[in-house]
Amino acid sequence: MTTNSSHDLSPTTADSRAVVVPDRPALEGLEDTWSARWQQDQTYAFDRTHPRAEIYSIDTPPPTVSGSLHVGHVFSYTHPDLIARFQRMRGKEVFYPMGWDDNGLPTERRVQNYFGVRCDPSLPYDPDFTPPEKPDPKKQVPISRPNFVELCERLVVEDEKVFESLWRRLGLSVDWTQHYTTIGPRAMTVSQRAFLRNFARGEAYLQEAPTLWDVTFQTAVAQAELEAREYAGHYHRVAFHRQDGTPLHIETTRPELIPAVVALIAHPDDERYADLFGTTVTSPVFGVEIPVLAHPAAEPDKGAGIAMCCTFGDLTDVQWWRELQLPVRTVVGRDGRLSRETPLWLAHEPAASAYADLAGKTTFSAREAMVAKLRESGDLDGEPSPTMRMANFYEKGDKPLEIVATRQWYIRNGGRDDDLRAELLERGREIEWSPAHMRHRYDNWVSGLNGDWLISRQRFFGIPFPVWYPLDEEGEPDYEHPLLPREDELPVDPSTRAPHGYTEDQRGKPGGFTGDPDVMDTWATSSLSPHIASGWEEDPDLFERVFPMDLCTQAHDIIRTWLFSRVVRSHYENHVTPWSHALISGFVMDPDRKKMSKSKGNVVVPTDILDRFGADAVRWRAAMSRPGLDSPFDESQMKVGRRLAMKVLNASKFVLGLGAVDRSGARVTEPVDCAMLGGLANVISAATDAFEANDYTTALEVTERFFWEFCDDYLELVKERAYGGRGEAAAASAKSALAIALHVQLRLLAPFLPYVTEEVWSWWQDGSIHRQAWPTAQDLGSASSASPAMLAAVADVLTGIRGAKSQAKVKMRTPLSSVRVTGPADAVELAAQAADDLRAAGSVIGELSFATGGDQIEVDATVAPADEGPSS
RNA sequence: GGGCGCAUAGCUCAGCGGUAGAGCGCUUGCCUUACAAGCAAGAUGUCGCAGGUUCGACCCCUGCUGCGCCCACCA
Repeated sequence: MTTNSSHDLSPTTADSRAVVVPDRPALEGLEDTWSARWQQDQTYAFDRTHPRAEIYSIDTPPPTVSGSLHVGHVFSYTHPDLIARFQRMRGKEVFYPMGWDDNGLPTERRVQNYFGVRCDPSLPYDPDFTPPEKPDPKKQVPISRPNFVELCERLVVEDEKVFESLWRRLGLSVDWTQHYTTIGPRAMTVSQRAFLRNFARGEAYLQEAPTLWDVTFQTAVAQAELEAREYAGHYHRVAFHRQDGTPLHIETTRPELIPAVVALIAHPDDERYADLFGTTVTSPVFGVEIPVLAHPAAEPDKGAGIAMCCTFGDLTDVQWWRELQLPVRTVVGRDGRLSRETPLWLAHEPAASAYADLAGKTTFSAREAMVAKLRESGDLDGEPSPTMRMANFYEKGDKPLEIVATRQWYIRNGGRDDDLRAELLERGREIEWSPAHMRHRYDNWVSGLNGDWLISRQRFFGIPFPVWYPLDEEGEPDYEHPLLPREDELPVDPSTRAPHGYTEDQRGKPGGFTGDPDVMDTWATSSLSPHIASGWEEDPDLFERVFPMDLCTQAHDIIRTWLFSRVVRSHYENHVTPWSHALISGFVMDPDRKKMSKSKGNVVVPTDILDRFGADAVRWRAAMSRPGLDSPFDESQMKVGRRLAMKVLNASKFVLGLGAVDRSGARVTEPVDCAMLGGLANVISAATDAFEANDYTTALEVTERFFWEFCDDYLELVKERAYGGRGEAAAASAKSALAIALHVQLRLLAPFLPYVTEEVWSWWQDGSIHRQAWPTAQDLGSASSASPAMLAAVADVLTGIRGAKSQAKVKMRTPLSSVRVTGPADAVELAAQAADDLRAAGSVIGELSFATGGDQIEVDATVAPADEGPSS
């Protein structure tokens, strides 16, 4: 824990410690020095002895460690840190853990590429396996599932080191002792426990149903992972045959599914087909008898107005199949190929031999073969015409999803239950969103759900379902009576452990058992991040103190996934929202306002900008992007942040070099000094209000604006006096005001520029600035109530004097033989009170007069002839 | 098709029912003992378009146009 010996809020006390200011302060090296120091001193360690009311807890997305970070992540992860640092200084004990999402498909893919292997679950474990020295992406070595998982675990450890060092360098004030992963034993236990409870309460269930299926990864995927993309295809006008032999044309983009047709469907009001409803037609090539049915979801103006319903071509087919109680005729398998065996309903000739030419083919080749057959039989009317349509893709995949009937685990999410949906919408209203309109995304998503949340995946590196199934005498699993572990036995891996009442040698045998082979999707685990981080059921004392959390921060793209799924889990388990506030950040776009993505090659690498501009500058830029707004990446803005950091170094050096360390407010007597502090009081108030509302950008803007004016006007105005040019009392007033202003402004800037403010703080203060109290008006003494108007009037005069010199194209220290100030009476009167400071700052050697006139301050200055200047 | 957001200086963005703002960029000047990675001064606008409310609209209301995002959309 950092010592807080200088944590002294009394404005009347001087600091006795020696002031050590470097001759040439620089930003280089600050990140290494201070990030190491923060780590060593445990500056951001969470002290769990505080009661809930004094704690501020933050849920931040666990980044996918097998992915790559771009500048957008850096910005987005800076935002919670700004809030964390503010709240910490406000006196809250901040619980700010970081997690790594190392679970799931992204890691599997990275391991495959990195080591040149692929998982083959049928292989036995090889304890001596070593990955190939030179991975050959075309010849991936098949390895067992346990070997594969070992490699995953090995690689994520390396990846996590890289991520942690980047976050440390960015200055995130995370308590790294609280970190978690989504594959580790803690996450596994929490995921399995939550699942068991969901199952016990009927919130999770196992069901065989048509499922969106990715043929590349051979896994089911959830609605939230879909992406609609344009996909090129062809309309084929195909003839079915009425009983009298006349053709009935339909249009399809997927002729290879003709063997899977279960009905033709038209709209009930469509007169063209009215006389066909209730009759049957036969399918081309296969001659299968197909009913013609009516359903309102058929669109008369789409294609021929009559559609072929297959099991399953799209989600509308699923709807028809369900609502019209049609049979299942599956031809496309999990591998994306047409079944190698001839389906029962095609067992007769000539269907069987026709199907034989399609069997085992990919949908793409089967389509070509089917089109050839249709041409041959004369059932293809005209040529296929090209079309672009939208098709559903798995967001990580590159082939359109198929729909395959499979057995999967689901968690109810309101997609099939209006009451639950309403409850979850209500939870959305309980959250305070920044910006407020982001709640519409949540509402929009929850309202549009069309099914429950599919959480099982047919993959390898994930958290297993803690479930076994008994096998009957034929060796068939009894899915109705799953075998479950006790909570105190978690985590369990059903593939290596036997359920209660069974022994391992009964695995897979009739009368024995089998383990559920699937793993949970990564969102099923990350949906519990508040629980994992907060020690749910493992550390009730901690959980009590930090949950529900105060803040969730994330970008808008994962509202439908991460945000929503956490609300679902917390709703079931704790009957609350997992946090009171959601702070949604925007994206960093490339300069052409396109989304940055690896495939477009427009990604800005974070280490590169950190190297070139420094963490403070990058953080400054992140703070300038307001919640919810996308902003284009522009390097020139990074320079502005760097300039501010440099200015903090130099201005601080100057102030401390004047010997301004005595912060006793009683010595601040000069009106212009009081006015400066009065202005600062307004800044403290505005910055605090903005931060309280999570509006870090406004907090930065008001602070930064004041700081530049402080440097450009106030410092210039009082430096001669502070040097002692007008006696000790006048100098003391300036120096006390400077000391107070520096002390306060560094703290106001500390959340944004943690490195440079810490560096400067160390020049004359003990302890970390990041453990100091957030400034209040009390720091300013009695001057806090002074009006800032006087400094504004004086600054106008100073600007006028500089303008005269600038127009005369002379040096700024060129003496003026006369200066005449005119303006509104009140402003002129205020400015006149600082006549001596103005005289010094403007090198006025002759007359300085003030007169009322006009509606703004005007300065008429005469440059002294060269020989009138000071000779030395 | 449904929802949401945005439109203000060359660029990035604040802003407010009462005379249009900042930073960057640009122009001009200045080696000023905190800072040349600096300082100073200066120029720059039909506040997207059209109506309405109001004494007064960049701001509030309505409509339109353009841009972006989310969702839906595989016959």
